[in-house]
Amino acid sequence: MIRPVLSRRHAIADDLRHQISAGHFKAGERLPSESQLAVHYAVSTATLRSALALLQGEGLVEKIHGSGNFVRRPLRKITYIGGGCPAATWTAFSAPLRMTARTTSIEAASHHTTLLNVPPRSALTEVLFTTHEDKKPHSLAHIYVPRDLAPATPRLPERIAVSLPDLRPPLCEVQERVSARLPTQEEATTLRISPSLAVLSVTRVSLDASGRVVEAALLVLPGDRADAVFTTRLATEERTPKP
Amino acid sequence: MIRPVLSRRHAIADDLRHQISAGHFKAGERLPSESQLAVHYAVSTATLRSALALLQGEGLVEKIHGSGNFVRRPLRKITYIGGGCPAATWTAFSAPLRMTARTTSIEAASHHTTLLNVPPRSALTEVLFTTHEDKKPHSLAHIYVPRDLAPATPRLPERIAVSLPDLRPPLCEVQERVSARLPTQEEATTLRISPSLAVLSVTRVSLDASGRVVEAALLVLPGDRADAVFTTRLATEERTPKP
DNA sequence: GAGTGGTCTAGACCACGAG
DNA sequence: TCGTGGTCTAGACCACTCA
Repeated sequence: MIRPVLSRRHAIADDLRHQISAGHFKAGERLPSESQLAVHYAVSTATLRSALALLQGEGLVEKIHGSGNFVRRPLRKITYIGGGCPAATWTAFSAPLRMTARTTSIEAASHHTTLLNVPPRSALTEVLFTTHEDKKPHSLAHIYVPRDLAPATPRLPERIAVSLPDLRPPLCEVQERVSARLPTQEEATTLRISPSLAVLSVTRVSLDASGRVVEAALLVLPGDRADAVFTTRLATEERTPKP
Repeated sequence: MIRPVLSRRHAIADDLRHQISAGHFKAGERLPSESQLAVHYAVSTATLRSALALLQGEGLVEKIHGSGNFVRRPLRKITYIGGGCPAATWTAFSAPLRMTARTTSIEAASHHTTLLNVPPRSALTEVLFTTHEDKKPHSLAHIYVPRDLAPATPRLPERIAVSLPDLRPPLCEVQERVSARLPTQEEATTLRISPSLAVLSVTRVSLDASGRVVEAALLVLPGDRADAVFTTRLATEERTPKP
């Protein structure tokens, strides 16, 4: 843990971090412009921008092109609850979130066939979810369901993810694959996050008792505000159960 | 998905990406120096470096200070198996990995007390794991166990994570919290990854039947080669009605 | 010591956002 | 239109690696 000399940009980032946490710059407030800050710290704009890039990566500062750099509001924590309980999955989000859904009918492309284990070009229903808090995007979800399992209504209610379990055979197994990566450019703009802010990517595949894939979900959660939690209760039947 | 004009650095990154995937630059090979590439693409070194930064973030290129930029070998995939089966957790790693462990005795600091639910300054055993493939670091793990549950031997065998379950009361519940973030500077240097490559951070807490925390593990896995998989089998006899 | 990447400068011009 | 951030230049000097 050796930090013998601090590079300029780290020193500046540290100073801004402290000023933010000390309240000299308040949440939602605009920082001085990059050129002003560059003058203040007596560095070039390029150096100052690389310092701000560090704070962006930490999710402390949000850049808006043409407007300025803003201190982010304290983040409302999102917790994704794993383990295949669809009702609980989203209720863990802190309450006043808006959710929008857009439903389209598609034919299975190659990555769908491997994910859902369906023939190529078979009929799928795709639902694109976005959750918002105060008009700010919070998370993204692509959900794919075989067409015969999804209601035929062209516009599904927003509660599709919750209502679906009632319409199909009971789920038997849920597999969730979690990875960390940087967002694609599309995801970064949709979620309004920095391209250097890591996202949590969850690929969830749900199987019914016959082993058929009844739903595949691709979720993208910004890493600065989202965790995924998986709780496993282990069968203790091998040992003598307690009274 | 609008990409009307490609910025220079994106165009250069795309070109290098294609050259790498086409085999013009082979795995493990050194790229031309940054100044040579800058001349070749007729851009300044700063612009060229920002192009390389994109490839680093994708894990395609590894920079080594003083040596050059290297095409990464195709990555051996690491899969972290969740769900609290400690034996399976690490056997899922592809075979020929070396694992080193360093054991120390510490007193619980504030973040340990909340994690392990133990009194401040209580005795803990800390194990620092690193896994290697060909001398290259692969993953990091900090494991904390209450001292009275860990064998008193000052130097534990490497198999501590596997052997521990046999020595203590059977596990009852495992909670795993997964998040995505950029690595700390320390993690980046230890894992020899770019500071802009996202890591998967897993905090695993294991409880025994009495609810006592018998182990807390903090795992750090590079996002370009590691996934975490959680498989849940749902009890089909129980159709939980929704509130 | 030669060559590499790491940091930084002092500008320039372009693209976006709001009034 | 004007101020903002986005991109880029053509250098400079420092730190690291390796022969």
